[in-house]
Amino acid sequence: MRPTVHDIAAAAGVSLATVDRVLNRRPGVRHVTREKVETAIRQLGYIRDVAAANLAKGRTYPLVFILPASDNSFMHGLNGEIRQAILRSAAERTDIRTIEVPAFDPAALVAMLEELSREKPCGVAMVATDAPEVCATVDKLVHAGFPIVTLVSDLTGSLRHHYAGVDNIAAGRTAARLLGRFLRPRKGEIAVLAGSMLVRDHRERLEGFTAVMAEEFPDLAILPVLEGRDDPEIAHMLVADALARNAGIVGVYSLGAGNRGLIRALKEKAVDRTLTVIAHELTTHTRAALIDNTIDAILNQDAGHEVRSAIRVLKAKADGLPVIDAQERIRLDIFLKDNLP
Amino acid sequence: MRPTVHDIAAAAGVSLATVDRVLNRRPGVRHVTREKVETAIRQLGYIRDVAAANLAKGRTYPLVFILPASDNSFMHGLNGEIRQAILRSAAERTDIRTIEVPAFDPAALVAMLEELSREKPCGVAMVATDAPEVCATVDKLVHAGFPIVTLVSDLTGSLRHHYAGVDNIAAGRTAARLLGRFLRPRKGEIAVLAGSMLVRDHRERLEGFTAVMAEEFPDLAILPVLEGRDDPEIAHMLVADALARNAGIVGVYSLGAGNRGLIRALKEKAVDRTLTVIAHELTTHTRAALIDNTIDAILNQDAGHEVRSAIRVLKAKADGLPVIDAQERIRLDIFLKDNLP
DNA sequence: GATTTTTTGATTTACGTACATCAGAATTGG
DNA sequence: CCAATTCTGATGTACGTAAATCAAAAAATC
Repeated sequence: MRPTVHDIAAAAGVSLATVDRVLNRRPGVRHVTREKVETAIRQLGYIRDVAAANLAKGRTYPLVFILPASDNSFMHGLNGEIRQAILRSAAERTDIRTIEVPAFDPAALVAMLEELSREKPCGVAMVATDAPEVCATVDKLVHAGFPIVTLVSDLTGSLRHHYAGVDNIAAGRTAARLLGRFLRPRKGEIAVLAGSMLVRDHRERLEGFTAVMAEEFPDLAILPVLEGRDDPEIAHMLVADALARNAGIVGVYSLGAGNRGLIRALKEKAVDRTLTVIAHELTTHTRAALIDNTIDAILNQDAGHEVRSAIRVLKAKADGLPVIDAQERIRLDIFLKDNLP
Repeated sequence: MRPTVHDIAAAAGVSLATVDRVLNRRPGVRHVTREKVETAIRQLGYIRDVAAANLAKGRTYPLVFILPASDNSFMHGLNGEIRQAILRSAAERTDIRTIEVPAFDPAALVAMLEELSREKPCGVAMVATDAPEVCATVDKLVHAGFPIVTLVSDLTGSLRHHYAGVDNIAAGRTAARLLGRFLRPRKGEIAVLAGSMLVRDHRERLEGFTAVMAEEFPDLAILPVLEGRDDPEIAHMLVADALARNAGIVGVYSLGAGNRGLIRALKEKAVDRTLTVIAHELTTHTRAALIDNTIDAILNQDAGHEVRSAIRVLKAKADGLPVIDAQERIRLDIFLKDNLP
């Protein structure tokens, strides 16, 4: 049988109350006594029963998700996954709230974080906007004891406890290798459609993509990046225009959202050409396009996994428990038409 | 605040004892009274606090993992992951045991299942050997109320509650498309190295592979399957021999274990040739081969995820709780050298 | 040595559920 | 209507921990 607090008390020759004081870091225990108790804990291999403790404490985990107010499929999906998590919150003792802040607006994000720090959530998950002031605020909150995880987009250099998202540089590199290998031995030009170069994840994908393209596929030239602002209409216009004026395009890498517009442009302008296309994020549109061969591969991050992972990590951090790193690693999904879920 | 059994009792106008009898399906409650209680439960949205219930019951989850006694990297890895899970068992109230049975031996597996059914584990996870008698035994146990999940290799047509493994047909199809696209427009022959055609997962991978090859890449011919029995030595011999006598081989698909031998053969015999190689299972050997370009892509199933998923599902089934399907779906990982973990 | 302060012990209640017991009520059969 | 049976209520204990209270002991201060 697992040892309990009673066993510790008996083994250390102290009372239950003293064990409790040691376990919960309450004052009023002499140093030597504390050591006696800690020795007993180690010797018996005592592990606190978190379920019983939470029951006794009546603990709940008030968590906050901060999301950008962007209107694209991915963010909608993310929101949906959070709503699913809220439905499970009764069973998981969580109390989840989402807050929207203007996208790409560091000041608004900082203000929201400051405001949140006054009420005391036991954890914050945020889609980070990459700016020094955000970083500074996050560091401040972490020092003050708030568990914070970044979601989808990281805040490198900050002290956030965890990042629940994919490695975007690796994603870009993978896209490049897939596209390069699929196209070989053809020569030609590659169109890249991004949302905005102001967003860290897009910048990182592009960085990884261009690096591998340059190293390994010199026969393929990357055209200037088209910034579609994650908007289907703009994406459509930009891609249609690029295809119309440049007959040398053999491949397309879409590293942001707004793929609906991309797909429309491909179907209008590229019927007779054999373009190889790689896009990010599995949505109903990209899925259909993958199946009808308009798109050749989709790179995806599973929003559901990201949300569940963020919650698990925040709860663990709040309780001071370890996390299983391998479990919390968000993998880059590569979908061909054959392995769609 | 969440409603408790007390609230239910008050709302239904009955005593705590009666609510308890309803909740735990104990006898001694008239039909009308039972309905009153169930209505109250629904109206208040009562959800049983599983943590408190488990505490009161002193519940633990005795789980059994049945594994084939095969000596390959993948099974070693799987075993390691189970050991990791055993280390966590104190915190998760599990009591996990592994049992080895001779590989590919339906009779032994059936005997073990029969034996297990006498002691009463609250769940069984098994790497299934695909045979009618195994299927029948599993169905019998499921009917008797044992939660059973298959691990890595499924038992289609059986009543097992869940399969914690990848879709192997999809895996084979994906391998074919990757290989086909990487090789295009070359023509030539494809060598396929399998473990044994007696194992369902290998058969399924081959089935998916040949299907897509035939449909989409008619310029690539599949050579007769080499059965390496998941043994590095045999694999080495078979592949070395095939490469030596057939200069038309342009690609290799290794769908089983024993990749150490394959890699050695490739390095010896194919230095001057540009072979495209796709293999299954990420191990130290395949990882190194991917990095040094001996292998072009690795398809993988994450044993850690499979084990953790099996445990979650078994616990949920034992408690009659729902599982999050999307969370428990084991994905096919595709690794290029750029997205290695 | 008396007083104050700090440390410790003993005890109790609580969290939400499970489970057992026993008495009393309602229902059924004769 | 009485007896036998089937329900239901009331109550208590338990699970492992948290947290509070108050008394007692030990240590530190003067």
